[in-house]
Amino acid sequence: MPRSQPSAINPGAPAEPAIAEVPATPPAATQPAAAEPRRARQRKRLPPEERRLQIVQAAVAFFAEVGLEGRTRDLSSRLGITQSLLYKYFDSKESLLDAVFEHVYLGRLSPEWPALLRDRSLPLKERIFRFYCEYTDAIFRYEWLRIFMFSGLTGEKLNARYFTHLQQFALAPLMDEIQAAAQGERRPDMEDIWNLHGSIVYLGIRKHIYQTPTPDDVRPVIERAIDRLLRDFGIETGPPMAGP
Amino acid sequence: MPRSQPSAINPGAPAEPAIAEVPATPPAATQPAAAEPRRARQRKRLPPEERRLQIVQAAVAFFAEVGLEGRTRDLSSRLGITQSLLYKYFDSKESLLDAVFEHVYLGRLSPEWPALLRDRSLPLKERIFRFYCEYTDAIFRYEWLRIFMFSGLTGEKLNARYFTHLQQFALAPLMDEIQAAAQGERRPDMEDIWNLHGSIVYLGIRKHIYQTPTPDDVRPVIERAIDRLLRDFGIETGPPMAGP
DNA sequence: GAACGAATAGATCATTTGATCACTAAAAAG
DNA sequence: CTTTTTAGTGATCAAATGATCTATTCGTTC
Repeated sequence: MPRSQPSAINPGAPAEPAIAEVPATPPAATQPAAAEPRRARQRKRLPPEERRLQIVQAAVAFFAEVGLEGRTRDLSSRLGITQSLLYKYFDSKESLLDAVFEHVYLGRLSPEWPALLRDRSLPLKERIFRFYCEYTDAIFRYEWLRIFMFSGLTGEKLNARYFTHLQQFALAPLMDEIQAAAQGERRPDMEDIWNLHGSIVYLGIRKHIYQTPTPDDVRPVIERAIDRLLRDFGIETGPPMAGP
Repeated sequence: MPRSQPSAINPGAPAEPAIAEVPATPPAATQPAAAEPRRARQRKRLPPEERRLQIVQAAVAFFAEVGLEGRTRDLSSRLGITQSLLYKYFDSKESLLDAVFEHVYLGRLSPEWPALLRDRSLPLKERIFRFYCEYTDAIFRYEWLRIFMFSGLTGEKLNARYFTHLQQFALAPLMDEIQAAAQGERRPDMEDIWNLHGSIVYLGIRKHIYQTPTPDDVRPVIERAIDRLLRDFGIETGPPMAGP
């Protein structure tokens, strides 16, 4: 079974990675117009730091699309560079993948979320709503969701690390606050929180993993999910707030 | 990067595929005790149909664990057969994978669910609860969830087919019935149904994809999720029913 | 016990793929 | 302009991998 071209594997994937620096020079091998003397690939010499970043960004988009087993040759040809150049910047494919994990991981969890969630000067519903708006802004990305899923399936450490942080920075405060505000006799437990979380995250999974239609604006859906949970514990939710 | 052994990729994966017919004969290459004259693999002659089924079952477990790019040599060594024998039963790895998809797909969706969900002689909550108990019994399986996720990520047709059926056999009836029973002014839409569905399915994802701890018995969690949705639309839910 | 054919052993092929290396040329320094 | 530096190239290696083929072995059936 000859491996199919990556572009064929996932036709629905977003166009090209947004790498501003590269003037999309297609690899010379692509259609050297019959008579034309195959023009050599224009060699572009970049400062190492810049090139390295460019490679990592492209690698994020690439591995998100085709999976972690994507071939280094395909990645390099997307970048318009030679495969061997990759090895000037990374010792091995594995270390490139580590850089990819690092890159998608960084900045994904805001350190301000615990404070936001615990800020009792705001209504609980508003805090949770704002948190999930920011959260989904951060993770409902093609690259992030798919790399996270790929790495989850192959048991990469990325996921365990992420869940630990998520628990600490978001889910734990979330549960504390809902517990403190709960009115009825049943107290929320962590599974109630996971239930809310899952119902929201599943929106992203539908969109970026299964590539199924989802609402353009997820905020009203998120708001309703929050309302449902809060009301279940007798907490006032107030009027709808999903404006612009 | 030499490919790591499949057993090393996913140490948390369930032990061995349940293949009753194979007397777990480890591949001869594994530890032929120093002095011992390498004993020939015990040859087992099976009727073609049986062998084919055995291969497919093992392939399901195998690809679920290591991904669809798993190597045929590893699969065959798990089965205790030669790699070339696989090609006596399947033209190519691709056709083997097709058989795998077929196998995991079959019997996953019960044709009786629409009738169950629409049976108004039962309380709505009970219908939904029974449906999701059966549904999660069917799909909260290591093999199914992972193969479904792998094939979703690579854009396999399996997923589209499955979602079409799911919509038709379960989600559409579900929405109809909840709409019919709804009391408040807001009518449920499909996103409300997806919300319930996602919150439940996410339990399986946490367990089998991310391999994170989840409750042993998911039924109480499912019941609460259903209650929340129904109450949100003013529908009576009655006392808890999550017994044995 | 003879015939059939499932299964093995294992060599082998053509590609693919991660990785290496000696050389080349673009940019910067003098 | 010349020299120096090093980013980038193209050829190539070794191992892996899907697939094929031959000769042989042995369990089943008649």
